[in-house]
Amino acid sequence: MANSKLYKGSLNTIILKLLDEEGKMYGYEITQKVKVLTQGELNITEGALYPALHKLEAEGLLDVEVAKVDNRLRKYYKLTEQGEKETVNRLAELEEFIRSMQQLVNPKWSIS
Amino acid sequence: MANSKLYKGSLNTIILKLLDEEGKMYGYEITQKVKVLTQGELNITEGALYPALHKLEAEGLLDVEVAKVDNRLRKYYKLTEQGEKETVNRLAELEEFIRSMQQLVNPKWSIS
DNA sequence: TCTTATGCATAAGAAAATTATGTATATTTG
DNA sequence: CAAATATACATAATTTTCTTATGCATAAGA
Repeated sequence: MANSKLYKGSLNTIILKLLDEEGKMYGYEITQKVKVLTQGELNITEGALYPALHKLEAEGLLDVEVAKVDNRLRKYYKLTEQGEKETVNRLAELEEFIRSMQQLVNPKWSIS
Repeated sequence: MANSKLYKGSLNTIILKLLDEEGKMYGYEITQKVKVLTQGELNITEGALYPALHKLEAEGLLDVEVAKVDNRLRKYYKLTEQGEKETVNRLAELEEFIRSMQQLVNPKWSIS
């Protein structure tokens, strides 16, 4: 994740959440979606993304389906049943983390 | 940071912010303060904390002052002038990161 | 035609944690 | 009073997760 450097560990949760919303996505699509959603703040590098996708697949959280579009390869990923359950957990953890950070660094903020 | 596992990279910012608030703190005090503030959510491990403090000191962001209390050693850390400036930057980055995460995983949230 | 965009992948290295130790003193508890 | 827990520091080995660099290949745009 270039340009942000900090705050590792959130990439997996981001991937899971996007797949939960979109149904299925391919790698390159994820990088572009994140760029748009964060107004260019977060740039997922390929060196981070593809290994992360492979690992999530190996863990049984993602299924992959290969497609050929315009003579180019695409690997569509979608959540498995287990992946959907895990997404709920990870999002809860993330929300909890954000609350903790807010309590630590800026008690004035609040989630509403 | 045990029990949260995720979201590495925020420890330095947490340290800087706490020192900015408290004026000066020693390592063990920081671990306890974080535990209380986050209701036990974030547990800073010693293996993470002490190297981080040493590095921030080496970078010129912290000054250290050794004290002996009840025959036990304490190393009090406080922000240098440069450290105070850097704290402002890091907190801004962290806030930006949190906003990005919210846009990604839960657009319903907002910081107010 | 050359550059940029699309699309995947992996290897080398760095950064930042966890886990496991180690040392030492003070306090609490059974 | 002995043993466990709390206080207080430190570092080494390992793991996780990223960046950077590279590689291959096709499509589109300047």
